Amino acid sequence: MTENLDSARSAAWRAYIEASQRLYTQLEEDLRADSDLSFADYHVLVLLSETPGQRQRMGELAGRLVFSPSRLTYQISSMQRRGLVTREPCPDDRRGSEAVLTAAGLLALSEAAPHHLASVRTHLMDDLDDAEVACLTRVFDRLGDRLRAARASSTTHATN
Amino acid sequence: MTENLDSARSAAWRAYIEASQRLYTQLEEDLRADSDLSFADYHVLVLLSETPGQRQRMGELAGRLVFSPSRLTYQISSMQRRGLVTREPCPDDRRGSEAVLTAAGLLALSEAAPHHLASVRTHLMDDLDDAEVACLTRVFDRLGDRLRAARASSTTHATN
DNA sequence: CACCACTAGTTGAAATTTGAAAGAGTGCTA
DNA sequence: TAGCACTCTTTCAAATTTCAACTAGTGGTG
Repeated sequence: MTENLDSARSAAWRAYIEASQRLYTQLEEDLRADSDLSFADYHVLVLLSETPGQRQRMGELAGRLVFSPSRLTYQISSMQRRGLVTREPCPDDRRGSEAVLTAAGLLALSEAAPHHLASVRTHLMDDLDDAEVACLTRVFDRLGDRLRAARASSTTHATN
Repeated sequence: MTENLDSARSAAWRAYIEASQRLYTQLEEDLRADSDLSFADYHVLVLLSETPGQRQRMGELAGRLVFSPSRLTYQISSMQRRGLVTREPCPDDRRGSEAVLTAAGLLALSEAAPHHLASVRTHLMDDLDDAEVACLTRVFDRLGDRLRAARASSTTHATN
């Protein structure tokens, strides 16, 4: 439990940390360069565009984006100011509200998407062979599942 | 150039984005839970502890951490306030300064390290088999190299 | 119904991050 | 050696993010 990482894992960890940080930085920069959207903005737009009614509950959105509630509130307010989304009270639950994609938001997404996707391909995907893609998918799917589960259970019973 | 990502790559991308975000969040949380250090703090301490004289030029540090210069200034100031590092003028170049690890910083690192490494293992590494570790290393090493190079050349000649 | 513990989302203040200057110094070139 | 273009780091203000309340509302229970 106080063991080190073996050297292969340690190298993997370092490579991952640095490269993932650089990738994120690069994507943000590219996105900003040709679209007025941040990565978070883009991601919100994508998620909204994919649901029926192009709307999502705040909590749902926060969960998918891995954002804290207050961060999401800020994020949506900012997008609302810029006309990309609208906020509507949730019909079922009067505590809740939902973010709704506007026409302008959809337009912004459709304009940004090709650039952004090209950026993802250029910086990452084009360099990967199919086996590597499969490996990444497998690893990160599992990781996501595990972390999602961990968070859910720690929220639930608070093992402290 | 306006092509989509094929569906395998798209799935990989989504899995990666979500899981990497969750992982980062989880590691920060764990670190904070047993050490008063943020991930950035920890990373700075590691980098400093590895150089002879346990010191680094600001620029060098910023490069390795993938931090903007101003972010690094803030980061180091904060760590200086907490006694983890010291700032010293660079002997060779009077424009520069270097961050130097203090005894307290080293101690903080040594106390935090086992917990943090356990956290990395638990959340990520223990779940990976050797082939996956090798794959991640290969992919992210290449990615890091590529992005580092891209940034260097765009800074150099400004292709705009 | 009245109470209570819990959930959804927002708010406010403080901490951090960004982005555009500014301050200082370096080093080449004339 | 004066001038100039560039580099290293910091500073300042604005934008974002966190963290800890707080407001509303929900869903049992008695």
